[in-house]
Formats: sequence, structure tokens, C-alpha cells
Amino acid sequence: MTGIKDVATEVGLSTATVSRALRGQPGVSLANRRLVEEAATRLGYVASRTAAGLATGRTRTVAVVVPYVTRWFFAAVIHGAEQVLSERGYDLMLFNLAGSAEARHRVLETHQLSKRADALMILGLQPNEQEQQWLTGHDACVVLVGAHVPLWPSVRIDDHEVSRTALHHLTELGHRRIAYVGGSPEEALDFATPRARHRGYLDTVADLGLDRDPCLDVVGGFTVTGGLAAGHQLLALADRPTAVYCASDEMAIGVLRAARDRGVRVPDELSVIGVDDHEMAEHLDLTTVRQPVVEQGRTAAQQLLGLLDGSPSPPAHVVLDAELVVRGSTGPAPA
Amino acid sequence: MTGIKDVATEVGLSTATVSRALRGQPGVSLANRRLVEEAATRLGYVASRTAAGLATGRTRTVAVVVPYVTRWFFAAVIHGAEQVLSERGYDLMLFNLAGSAEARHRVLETHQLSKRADALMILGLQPNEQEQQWLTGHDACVVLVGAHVPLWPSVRIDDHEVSRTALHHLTELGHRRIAYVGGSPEEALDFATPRARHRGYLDTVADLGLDRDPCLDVVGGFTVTGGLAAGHQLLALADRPTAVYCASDEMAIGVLRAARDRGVRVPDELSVIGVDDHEMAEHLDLTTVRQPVVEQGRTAAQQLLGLLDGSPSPPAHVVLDAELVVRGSTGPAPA
DNA sequence: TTGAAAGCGTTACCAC
DNA sequence: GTGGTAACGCTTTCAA
Repeated sequence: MTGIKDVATEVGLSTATVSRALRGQPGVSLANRRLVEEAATRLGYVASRTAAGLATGRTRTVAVVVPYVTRWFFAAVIHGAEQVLSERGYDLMLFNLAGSAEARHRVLETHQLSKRADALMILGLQPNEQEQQWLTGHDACVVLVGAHVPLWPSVRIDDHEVSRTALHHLTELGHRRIAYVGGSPEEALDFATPRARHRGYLDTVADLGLDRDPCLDVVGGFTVTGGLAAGHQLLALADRPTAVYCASDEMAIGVLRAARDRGVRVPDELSVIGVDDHEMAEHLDLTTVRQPVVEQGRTAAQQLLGLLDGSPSPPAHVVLDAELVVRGSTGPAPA
Repeated sequence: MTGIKDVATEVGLSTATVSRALRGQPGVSLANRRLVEEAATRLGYVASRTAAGLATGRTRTVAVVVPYVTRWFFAAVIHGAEQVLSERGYDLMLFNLAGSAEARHRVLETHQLSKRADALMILGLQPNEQEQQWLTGHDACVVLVGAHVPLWPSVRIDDHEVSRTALHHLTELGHRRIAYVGGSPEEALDFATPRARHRGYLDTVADLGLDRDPCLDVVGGFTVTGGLAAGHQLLALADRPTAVYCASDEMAIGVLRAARDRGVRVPDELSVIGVDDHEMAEHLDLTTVRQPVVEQGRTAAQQLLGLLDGSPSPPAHVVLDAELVVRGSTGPAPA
């Protein structure tokens, strides 16, 4: 493995100069700079991150903590983050909680992370008081996606508003009896999003004076399978809803399938709306509230880089816009 | 940040003993070992990976190179790999090519990786001669998922056989005119899988003496949208196929939609089969050839750990089984 | 503009 | 069993 010394002897300069030259620092003559660069590429030299990290105290690595890598939304956020991080020469270290509270604890409340990464990007999770304290005890910068605490910058959409948008679309179509399919309160991990969307549903139902029936408020676990079960539950009701608002497209897809299973026509007998604009939504003709996904990852990464560059600005809380996308799964309420 | 010295002074021992104790190495009295462990957790000490890396020459990090994080298959493989790596105390560094040949070059043909990770796990890609040479020039261990070269261990399914399985299922149902929807030869990245599945299709068509018509061999780009276009293309044919074999479930879902768009009944008028058993396949009632996905990630990670532990066994080429899952999208050929 | 040398926080070798 | 101490491969300070 060729080291900085090899380059130095090759060009007959000191390692100090080589180091400076290679990192574009001032104080190297143009001639020597060129010389060093040429030699470095010729020898295939790349500075050891480990050694550089020890010397500088910075790892040029960002830790990304994700509840489930396999969920489309999170994968897309990672994709966005990776784009801007790699562009700026940062590595991305992935910590997948896979839905485990134990893993969450291990990752978030151990000094591990702060010694491995310069910054921490947390997706979807709502850090509790204890976690916040723990993480601030260390020097790493933190950015949140899909959650919000005053302490750190964040990127998200207005989930309360998302629910409002969805429900307004349905009421404009004449629906009054609208069900909600969301997460469950006793999730292993604490997510901000399901709570906010649920609140938004309840508030809007109250505001618009819609049918208020606990039977219409069911759990779908943010998966297709969960949505399927929820759909069956709702469609088995004596007094069926005419529309279902699902807090995610995956669950909406499950509800669509439940409707198909039972021969309930969509949208004639039942309207279904989701959230996300999952890649499948278009193909299943699902009306949804689209959120910018990759963009959230990109924005969060940019915030992180801003912090790392030492911009001493107060934590920015970016709220991106979500947008109603009307497709064929919603229609006028049956007479 | 508390360092090893802090722990050492705390317990009145040398850093050498503390280091040994904390890593479970022999040569520390039981009493002192306990003492050190207690002090370390009390002080919240965790060894700096950077420093340890410099000293040992090993980073305890595995680089995972993935063509597209957002594709369900790759995300699931990552999930599997992460499970076993984190269990063994390894970090996972993610390199997402996002379909870019430039990124592939940058990642695979730079000394970058070998200085950052102990091992390299490459998903989906077929390393060419040059890349193989480049990577062997460095010390990192390499494992492939979904591809095969003699040089390194690999985990995959038999893609040729997958095609055979799918086509046999269709011919048993009486189909003779079977279309293929696959990748395109001029992909930016070189994948092993599409090639093998295509070969399998061609070979099986020949073996079974099925209709051989270039019009039936179309490109779907491994996306739903691509599959949709491919489906329309096939269904517009004067002499339509009675069945379509898609090299991925995503494309099959696109074909299903094309059929729906055109009022072609599935499976009465058209049978559709995919590969993967994508999470959506069940919900769309899609017949498919299921491959173990998370399992491939887990297996690959285990191979990697084996190599890192220095087991000098020859490269193992694990081929996992794929299995036909019959659902409602395939049926008897129309008379 | 350049170089010598002192860190950076561990691990590992070698004495004791 | 234990403790000095020399690496590890860079970056950075300080002098020249």
C-alpha cells in the first residue's frame, strides 16, 4: 500500500508538503503542487482515512440511522443523502435499526457513533429527551428527517397538513364518513410521522364536522399486509366508510386489495387515498399526497455539511411541500 | 471525549492492560478485567475506531457497493448483510452507484475502498477483468452477490435455472408462444443477472421447441415503467404471446398494468410470471420465482467474516435455491 | 515555500 | 500479569 512517504521520496519533497499539496492547501509552489499531484495519481496514492482521521479528529463520515432500509421511503432518502455526501467526499455509514428498539438504544445511546462519524442523520425517528441529552453530550452534529426537535436542524413535510389535504380532497368529493388507517401507538420505535398524521386526521374530522366513529380509526402498521387487514376490518363494518385515508401508500395498496377481494368497487363504492407517492402508486392508479423523498435526503445532507463547515447558523427547520396527486382511486361519494 | 488513558488512570493500571482487558484478550487477571470493564462502562469509554484502525491496520468496516439502493432487492440484501455484520461488530459503509457508470468506476477503480474497509461486498455487478485486477491489487477481501467470478466467493441463485423454472411452469399450462421482458444490453452498469436470465430464456425456448420470434424478446429495464412499455409493445403485436415471462417482478407488474389498460384479461388471455417475489407480488396476485433475498445478504456477510477471520478456504460459490410460487397471474393457455 | 518533528489514540511487542 | 514504549500514517505547528 503506497503511503505519503512514498510519494514524498518519489518527488523529493517532505511529507508535509505532499500533504499540503494534495489537499489543495496554500503554501505550495505551483510547480511542486503539479509534481506531487502527478506522482500521487501515478502511484495510485490515496491518503488513509484512518490516519487522516486520527490526525484531524474528523472522519469525513456521516452516520445514517434508519428504522428500516427496506422501506421504499427510507431507501429513497438514503439515496438522496448519498448523492450529496459522496459529491463532497463524505462516506456514508449505515445503521439499520430494522425496527428493533434494542438496536435503537444501542445505536443512539452509545458513544459508538460520535467516535466514528462527524455527523449523524436520523431518519423517521423522534429522539426522546434521554436520547437528545445523550447525543448532545457528544460533539457530532445531528440532523433529523421526518421529525422535529428544537435542538437540531430538520427536514420534513407538514404531516398534519398532509392529513388535512387528503381529507379535504375527500370531502370535496362529498365524503363524510372517512376512515383512517395508520400506525399503532405501541410501535417498537417512536416515529414522529404517524402521530402527526393521526392528529391531523382527528383535527380535520373535528374541524369539518365529519362522522366521528372510533371504528373508523384502525391500525395498518405502515405495511401492505397491515393495510390489507385494516381494509378487511373496515369493509366488514355494518356502516361502512365511503372513503379511506391511509397514512402511507403501502397501507393504501393493502386496502385496495381488500376492496378487490371483497368485490367492493373503487372508487364507485370506496375511495382510497394514500401518502408518499410510492413508486407503485402510479401503477396502481392510487390517489395520494406526494412528498418529495429524495429531496429530503439531499436537503438534510446539505444541512449536515453546512454544520460541518462550521456555519454557526441556528438550527434550520425545513418544511418541504407535499402535493395532492389525484388518480383513479378516489371519486364522488356514493349517493 | 474519554480516552483509554482516562480509564487507565481511573483503575490505576496501564493502557496496555486496559486495552487487553476490554478486548477480551488473555493475560489479564480476572479481578482487573472486571475492574476495567466496570470503569469503562461507568466512564462511557469506547475505543476510537480511528485510532484502533491505525494501530491494527483493520477498520472493522465493510464496504457495500450497490447499483441502486432504492431497488427493493438490493435494499433487502443490504438489510441481511447489516444484520450479521452489526452482530459481529462491523460497520457497514454504503456506496450507492445509483446506476452511474462513472460512479462505478470511481468506486471500484480507486484505492479509496481498500483504505477504508477491510472487505468489499459487491451487489449485482459483474466485475470486469480490469476491475478484478484492480481490486486484487489491494488487500481487501471481496464477496459478490448475484454474480460470479472464479476469484472471489459469491452468493447467488442460478439465474439460468430460474428462467427454466418459469418457462416450464408456463409450458405445463400449455403455452407455446412466450414472450420475454428483460434488461437492455446497453445498460450503463454491467449486471450478471439479466444476461443469465436471458440466456436461460433463449436456451429453454430452444430446448422445448417453443415459438422463436424476435418480436417476443423485449426490453423492460427492470422497472415497472419499463415493464409497462414492454407490455404494451407485446400486446400490440398482431400475433400476441399467450404468456409473458418477466425477469423481475417489477417488470411483471408493469406488464400486468399494460394488460389491464388494454382490457386483456389475466390469466384468461394472458399469463404473466415474474422473478423475485417482491413484497408487492403477493398483493398483486403475481406468480413468480421466489429467490431468498435477505438470506443472500446474510450469507455473503458470513462469507466475508470468514475471510476476515482468516479461514484460508478456497472461494466458496454458494448457489441458493429459487422456488416457483404459483398465484393467480398464470393459467392455462387459451385454446 | 519548505521540512523536521510533535502529536492523534490505540495496539502490540518486549521486558519485567 | 503487567507496564513501558514504539509503531500506525497521517496532519499541523513551528522554524528555517
